[in-house]
Formats: sequence, C-alpha cells, structure tokens
Amino acid sequence: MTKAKSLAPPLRTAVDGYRKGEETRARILEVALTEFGNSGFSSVTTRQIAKKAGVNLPALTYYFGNKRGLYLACAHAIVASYRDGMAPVAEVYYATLRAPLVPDEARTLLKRLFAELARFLLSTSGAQNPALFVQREIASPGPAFEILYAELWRPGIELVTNLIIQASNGLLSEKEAQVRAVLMISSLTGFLSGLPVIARTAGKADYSELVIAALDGQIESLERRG
Amino acid sequence: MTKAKSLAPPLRTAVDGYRKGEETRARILEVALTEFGNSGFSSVTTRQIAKKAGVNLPALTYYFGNKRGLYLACAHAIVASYRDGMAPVAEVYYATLRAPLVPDEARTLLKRLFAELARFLLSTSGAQNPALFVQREIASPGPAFEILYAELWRPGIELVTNLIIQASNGLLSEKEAQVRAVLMISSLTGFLSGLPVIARTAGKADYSELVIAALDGQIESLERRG
DNA sequence: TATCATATATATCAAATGATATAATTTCAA
DNA sequence: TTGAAATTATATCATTTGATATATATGATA
Repeated sequence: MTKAKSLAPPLRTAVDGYRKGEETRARILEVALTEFGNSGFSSVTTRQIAKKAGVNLPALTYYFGNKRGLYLACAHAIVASYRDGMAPVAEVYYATLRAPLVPDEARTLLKRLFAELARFLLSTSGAQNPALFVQREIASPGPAFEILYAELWRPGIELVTNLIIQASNGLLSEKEAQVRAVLMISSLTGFLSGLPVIARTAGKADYSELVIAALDGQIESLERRG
Repeated sequence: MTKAKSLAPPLRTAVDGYRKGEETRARILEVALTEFGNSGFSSVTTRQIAKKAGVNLPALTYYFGNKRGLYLACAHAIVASYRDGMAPVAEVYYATLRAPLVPDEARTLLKRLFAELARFLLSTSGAQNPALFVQREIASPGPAFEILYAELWRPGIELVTNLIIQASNGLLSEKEAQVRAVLMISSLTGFLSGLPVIARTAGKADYSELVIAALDGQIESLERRG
C-alpha cells in the first residue's frame, strides 16, 4: 500500500561533498544562523530565510527537511564553530581534568580561557551572533536545547567551575565556584547581547580588550588562601 | 461614510477601577507575563494565553486591544514592578546625582543596590520571570524595547556606571566603568535565565546569598586608588 | 424590577505559515 | 553528447493565528 512518495527525502548532509549546490546549503545555513540568532526560532519564517538566501521555499525542505531541521543544523554549526574557535584552549581542558593545578596556574588558565572566549565572541562579525543563539536557547529551551546544553553549556560551566575551585585553592565550595562560573560566563554573553544597545550611546568601538581587562580583574580577585 | 464600527473600542485601562472584570484583566496580564517572559512575543499565541487565563479569545481584544497591546501592558507592568521592588534603593539614585561620593560610600551603595536587585530578581516566584522578559527584549528588540530601554536598562546602566566611577575614585574611565556595569548586570540576568538549567545538576536551592557574596567580591575588587 | 453599561461567549474571517506534490532545469560522468 | 542524478522553480494545501462581528449574559443603579 501507500504511495511510495518520492522515496527517501534527499536531505543533503554536510559531508556529502557532492557537486555544487553545497554552497547553496551553506548560504541557507548562514542566513538561518543570522536570523535565528537575532530573533529566535518562532519569530523567523522560512520564507524570510529563503528570500534572504536567494532560494525558494522548497529548497529549505530539500536541504534540511524542515524548519526544525534547519534550526538544529544551526546548533550543530555553532557547536563546531566553538570547537574550532576555542581549540587553542581545548588542551587546557584535558590538562585540568588530570593533574591538579597550583592556584596561580589555574588563575592564568582562567584568564587565557576568558580572553580567548571574549575575543571569539566579540569578534564574530556583527550580523551573526552565535552566542545570542545559545543564550536564547538556554534561557528558554527550544528544539536545540539538548545539544547546546550538552555540548557547550555544561562542559563550559564545568570547566570554569573546576578552574575557579583550583584558583581559590579550595577556599570556595563547588557550589560557590559554580555560581561564580555562571556569573562570569553570563556576563560575557549578556554583554554581547547588550552590545547593540550599548553602541547606541557610546561608540561602536572594539570592546574586547576592555572586557578582558574587567574579567581579568575579576579572576584576579577570586578568593585566595594565603 | 464607513460603518461606524462599534464605536471606540472599550479597552479597559488599568486606572478604570470599574466594577468587576478588573480581576479578569489582571488574570490575563499575569498569564501573559508568564508566557511572554518564558517564550517571547511570537512564540506565544493569543489562544494559549486566553486558555490559561480561563477566558475566550475576544477577551484579550476587549481588554488590551491586540496582542501587541497585551505585550506592552506586560512591559509597563514590569517597569512598575521594578519601581516598587527597587524603591528602597531609589533614593540612592538621586542622592548620587547630586553630591559626589567618597569611594567607600559608592562601594557600599553598589553592594546594597546589587543585593537588593539580586534578591528582587531571584525571589520572584518561579513561573513569572520579568528579568527574562527584559533580557529578551534588549537582546532582540521587539514591541516593548523602547519602554524597557528607556525606563529600566538605560537608567540602570547609568546609575551603576556612575557609582563604579566614584567607587574607583576616578581611576576608571567612563567607558571602562560602563563595561563593568554592563558585565555586572548581565551576569545577574544571565544567571537568572540559567537558573532552571543550573537546578538541573545542582539542587534548586536559594542562590541569592551566594550570588550576592560573589557580586560583593567583585565590587570590593574594583580598582581603587590609594 | 427595568435599564443600560459592562462583561463574556459563539462563530467566522483573512492572512500568514510550514509543508508538499510536481514540473522544469542544471550538472556531471560515461 | 547524452542520460540519470541533482538541483531549483511553480503552484497549491491544510493549519495556525490574530482579529472581528455579533449575540448573550451579568450586574449595578435608579
């Protein structure tokens, strides 16, 4: 029985490396990343994306199945982007998991980590803002929550918490350190989402160094034990 | 010409103080506040709100004109709520604007301000989360952006910036202080939106005191000049 | 109790939106 | 070049959604 449809949907995957049209897929994804990032899942219509990407509606279905699929593809792209962008500091992560660190080492690593993160987040050119995408998804879970939580949020918080504990030489409890970790990371993403508004009064300058300086101060002032 | 419609729409305003049905209006507003706060303007349907409020669709039109009007009413309610909640510290605001403060006074005021804010934000019972509403609107401007920006964001940032400058005894430039102000406030709202996620692993404890302690540390460590 | 403003309910509309069937076109290897 | 796979385009659905016209009910007051 049944109509046999048009058989399994094409659903170009990124690895396909097929002929052309892979760049069409990329273009759609890029637009989607921007639009979803700026306005969230349900504010953005598939037509908007199609139009801005210069394709027609069924193209989205062709490449991503449906709106949700496109959204998830964005999430995966973001995760990958973070991995690349933070690769230089990735080694630190694993280093931390094994040997315990001297407080000052932990402090240094924290500074490096946040500096890297700040530059990464504040550099990504205007339109596209992966951090906003993530922040929104964490604040009000949507289709991509699980992956972003599991791949970015949780490991990120854990790493920073871990480093903070070591930087405080055990003076801070796990919970205290966790609160500080969330606060520090939130401050960054929050700053980012406030940027367009900030640029309203102050100039549109490059804030990364100022932000890094502020975060350094915060890290430096973490409770330490003589 | 024209049909004369049903003449000016009723549009019960909050001041009306009319008979009953004022509690219907309140109920709708409360539900809207929760729903919009959790999911944003376009994710929430008017039917959802109507259903949860135990009214039928036209009731929303009757009381608030349209979806946008309801959303704006939420924004106004939030502004009012903040005014009330932060009233104890409001005096500080005006005090600051006149007489310059000794750094330590500024520091104390900052601590009081953030403690008050943290308690206010973290106390507001679970479902309703005005901070999330505001954060979302600032991050991606919607119908209520202007009012929230003008009534909450801007004055808040200005106040904190001002206090930070004074706390640093002029060591920090306006821009540096502004960055720190945004970071601190963002950390709070960000923490708040991350709370449900945090409660996933750690318990659902009361974090306000932990947060306040962390913020106090930050304030204490603001650059000072001997 | 009669009356009229207030308040709630029913039924329905038009536009927007995600999605699909299907046709036309392009690409590329044989 | 040619023929099959891959890609893009057209036309159209079925739902959802915000909104309104309109009817009914409620309640205070004279």
